[in-house]
Amino acid sequence: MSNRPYHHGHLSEALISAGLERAGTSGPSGIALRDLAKSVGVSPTAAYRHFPSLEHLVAAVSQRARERLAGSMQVAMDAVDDPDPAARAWKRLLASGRAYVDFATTEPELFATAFTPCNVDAPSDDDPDAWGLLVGALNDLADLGQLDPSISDAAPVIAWSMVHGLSGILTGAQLPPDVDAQTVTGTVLDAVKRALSA
Amino acid sequence: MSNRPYHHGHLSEALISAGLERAGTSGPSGIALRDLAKSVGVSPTAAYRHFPSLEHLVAAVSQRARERLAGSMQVAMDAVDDPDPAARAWKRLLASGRAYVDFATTEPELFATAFTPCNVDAPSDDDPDAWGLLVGALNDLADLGQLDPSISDAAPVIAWSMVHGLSGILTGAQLPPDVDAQTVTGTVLDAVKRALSA
DNA sequence: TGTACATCAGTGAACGCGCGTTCACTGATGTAC
DNA sequence: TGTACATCAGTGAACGCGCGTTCACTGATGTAC
Repeated sequence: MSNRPYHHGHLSEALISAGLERAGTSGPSGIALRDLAKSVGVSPTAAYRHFPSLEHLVAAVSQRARERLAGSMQVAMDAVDDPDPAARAWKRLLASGRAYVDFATTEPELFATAFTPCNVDAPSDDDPDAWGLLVGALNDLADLGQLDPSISDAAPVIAWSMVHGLSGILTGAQLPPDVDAQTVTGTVLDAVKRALSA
Repeated sequence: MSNRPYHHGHLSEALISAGLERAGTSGPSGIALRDLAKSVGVSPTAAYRHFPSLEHLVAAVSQRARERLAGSMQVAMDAVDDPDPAARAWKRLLASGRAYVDFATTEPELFATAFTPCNVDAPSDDDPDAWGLLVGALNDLADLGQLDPSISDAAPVIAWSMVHGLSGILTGAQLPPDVDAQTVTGTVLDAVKRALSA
């Protein structure tokens, strides 16, 4: 009941969410164990009760960032409404793609965190999982006969490459400044449809 | 003439290439001014005669990495030979794309270095320049009437997104392990052609 | 042709910093009897 | 129902490290007269 109980209670969770916040401004390399412990109000050693090393903590934060990304895709897909099944399936795919790119451009550091290389695996599968959402959307299209059958196996890689690549380009700011992100996103999404359509 | 002349002679160049080497194994965050100075056999302070700060040195190394990438694209394009102009133009585009992905997978840390975010600009334009090569190859195709005119402005972004995205995916090792990099690269390059063709 | 001198390109020591990790320890919790 | 005790989740101090950067300085170079 005191202001500072000896046992934190949810330290693991607190460290991860503090890490996510830090990563959102400073990127994956901004995640520092001592810094996070301090911001949570705990000694650095305490973190080792929950993560064997910094690397595991980073992996957990990275997973959380990916889940955020996937969550925003999910929301965008759920918002799609169209009576025509084929049109609806396409809209859902493209909505998820746009959400992906939007996430990358509005939260570039979190996007980088989501895909920072990790030597350790997350203890659980991502939930929600971006790849799974994408495959699901493409399966729906395939079931409706909307996809070119000759490339349907490769459809996820093709679609993901395009949105992931555009995200990287927009994030890296390597693009000439006279192009508008929203416009170019629309163009690329059109190209996705074009590349996959039956 | 002594073993260790007081003046190094090409310190700037030496630091950049030492940085490139370090980046090739440890990535962009492995570039450390003190470490590079030591490996070149010079005091840390000496580096400041050539670069105002670490950030500028990193920017120079990053540019060098991008030029390496562009160089391998150039080589691949130059190796293409086909009597038919249209076939040749397509082959050049796809060769550059394959070189891009190959560079990323064989030198993932250098690839990451090439696109690491920099707050300072490189003092000169990249030479060779990957974006310029891509635009050139697409212009050749456009001149031959090979490109869908309705998207020709966006063709560079579409093509670059696909190869850049695939590179990121293969580099991040996020892909299920049952897919072969070479095969999937071919599939994605086919999709590029499909997305752009007239 | 020689020489004074400005300029350039280095040295070496020191600054304060935050980092990940380990150690021996202690306060709190919960469970078996 | 009370209590001994194992376990869990923290503390606080210390470790050695490499980092970027700055300081006052010196050795080498080249140019004007």
